[in-house]
Amino acid sequence: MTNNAPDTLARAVKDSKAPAISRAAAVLRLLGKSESPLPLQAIARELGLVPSTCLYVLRALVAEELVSFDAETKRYALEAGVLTLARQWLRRNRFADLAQPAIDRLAHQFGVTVLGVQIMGLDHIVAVAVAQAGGFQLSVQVGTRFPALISATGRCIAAFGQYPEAELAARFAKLRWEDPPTFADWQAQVEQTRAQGFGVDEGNYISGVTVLAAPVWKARGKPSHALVAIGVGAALKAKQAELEPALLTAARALTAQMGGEPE
Amino acid sequence: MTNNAPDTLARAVKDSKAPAISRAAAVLRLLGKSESPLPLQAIARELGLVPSTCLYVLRALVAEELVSFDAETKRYALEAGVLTLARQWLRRNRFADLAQPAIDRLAHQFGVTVLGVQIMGLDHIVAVAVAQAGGFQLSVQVGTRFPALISATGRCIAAFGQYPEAELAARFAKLRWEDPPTFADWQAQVEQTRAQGFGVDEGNYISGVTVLAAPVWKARGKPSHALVAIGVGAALKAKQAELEPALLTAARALTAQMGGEPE
DNA sequence: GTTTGTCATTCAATATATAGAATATCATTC
DNA sequence: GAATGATATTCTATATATTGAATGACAAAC
Repeated sequence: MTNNAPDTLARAVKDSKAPAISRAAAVLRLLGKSESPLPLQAIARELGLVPSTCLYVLRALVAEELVSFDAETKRYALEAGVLTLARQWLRRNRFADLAQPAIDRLAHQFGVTVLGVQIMGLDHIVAVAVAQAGGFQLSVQVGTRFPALISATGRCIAAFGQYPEAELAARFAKLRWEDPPTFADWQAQVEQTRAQGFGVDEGNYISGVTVLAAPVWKARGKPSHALVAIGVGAALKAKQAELEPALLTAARALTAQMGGEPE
Repeated sequence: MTNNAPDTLARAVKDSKAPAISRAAAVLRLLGKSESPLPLQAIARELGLVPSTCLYVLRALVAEELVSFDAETKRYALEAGVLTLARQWLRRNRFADLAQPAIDRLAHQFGVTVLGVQIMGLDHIVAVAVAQAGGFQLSVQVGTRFPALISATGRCIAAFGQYPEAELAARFAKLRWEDPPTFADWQAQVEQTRAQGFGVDEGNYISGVTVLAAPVWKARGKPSHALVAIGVGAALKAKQAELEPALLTAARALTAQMGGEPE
């Protein structure tokens, strides 16, 4: 796997008037990805930073309790300060609060995992609320990121996001599916998503797993969020015909509560 | 209430080699505290930043998806990026993982709320794992911060933290309790905490609420974490004699699992 | 419809954060 | 136990982030 962090970071640093912040964010993301605490050199090398600069960034982050430093091993890791920020975000997030009861109900009623996700442009989506039914389920945690155009939510974003086709095609080409659809197939499914108001992924993203997604608007224009139901193949199939309208209805109710409207 | 954010920020900015990062962290904390999205001026004023600098900081944070910007209203708020970081922190946090089963069991068995907290020096503690029993309970969320020396955990930190008394006295003076103990009383309770290995707060922090806390070490020296049980007065009293040794045993087991040892 | 005030944003001079070399520290190897 | 290599850290000149003033945008008041 090639590492493009240095390039994207270099660009962000270049046209920012506060490059230290881009560097800090890159460090946080790197430490987040890492399986274990990292020494200065590894961080600097990975991100293409000068070690001394990287040291100053790390020291500032340690002072803010966003990064921990083990003086024994001279290694850096994420610190609990990020938790506090996340809690504050969740506390004031209207969508997460409104979506939770709805997705709890759906998860319980249909025995599937249901997510409330936030759409971050064409790049990715973030799970901001999760409900798991009992039994064997795919486990997803709040804060997890997925590529924007993957799976059922991707078809919604393509269908309702008003993006130019060239942009979609370029992004589509980079996706990793277990069982990839052709671009033509995918476009047809996007068209169907537009017609029926929700997206379906039948085992493309993960083999044997069906994903449904219905868009939610918090304003006019592109959808801001989505409700996503994830079920293991056979078990879901039986209830899919019922789940589809239930998910769509819940998403529409949320759109209304958020004060938004489609299109 | 006086606002000391500008002063502490000014100091952090001054002796840092990456002041933009201190400013960014202060902005994130301010947005986290705020009940609603804030405009540029309000942020700059509150933190004592010049508006143009503040604008550049905000733009960098927006680019990193740590802050959201509403182009309509020109207001800034926390964005979902902080969630992703928090999830990554939780994923690799040994204490949170190890503590969860233990606190779940205690919460269920004794019908109380049980927390795993991380001790951030003498300043504050952060709840990193939470277990609630059914019924009426005090609700605490992961990521919540409390002053270090307050309540039962505070007595543990004072008892086992090896801090100079002058420092403790100064910090103690600033605490807000519903029913404050005198410093002398508190010192006696700290002494008792040292003797029995766990701390008790009988309605000082919150009237009618009993809090127990037992320290956990991940290394030699000061305790790094604690297990905290929170119960509403009368209901807890009946089981307190059983809960105390159970909490202490769980904390000792965790210390062993974390590879630490009391000093 | 003009004026006034407030806010966001751009701009240009300068204080300073950063890059790269130099130094210090610490294992590891011979 | 000296030498080597790798790392963290300090130091200093310079490219640049920051500042404070100027401009632009917009709403409220008259």
